[in-house]
Amino acid sequence: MGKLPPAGPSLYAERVLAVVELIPAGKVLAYGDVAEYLGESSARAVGRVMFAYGAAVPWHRVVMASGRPAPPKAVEQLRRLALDGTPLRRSGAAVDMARARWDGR
DNA sequence: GCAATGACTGGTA
DNA sequence: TTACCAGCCATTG
Repeated sequence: MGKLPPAGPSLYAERVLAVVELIPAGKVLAYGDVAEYLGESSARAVGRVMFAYGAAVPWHRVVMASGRPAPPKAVEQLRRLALDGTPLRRSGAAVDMARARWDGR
């Protein structure tokens, strides 16, 4: 239906949140990957959206390109990733991007 | 319309 | 391995 855009999050934010919701358990995506998936190329903009509306989506499945979780929620995020069965590195402080990176399929 | 902000990224040391 | 720098872009005041 031709509904108007929501009052809260902007169109850009909604697209980012939509992609994050598509990430299956046990898989993760980097901020830059989310942007690329949308045809955009600004990881910072994605990070800003997560800071503002991340609470509405499985934000714990979005990590930095290095596989390390976001600073403010690193502990909480790492714990949720482990519960999802996400392959972590031996250090246990980061995600094994080589295996956990979602290919979008 | 401008300047500041932020959960980023890649390169260099 | 960690630490710092400059570039990047959407959102906000």
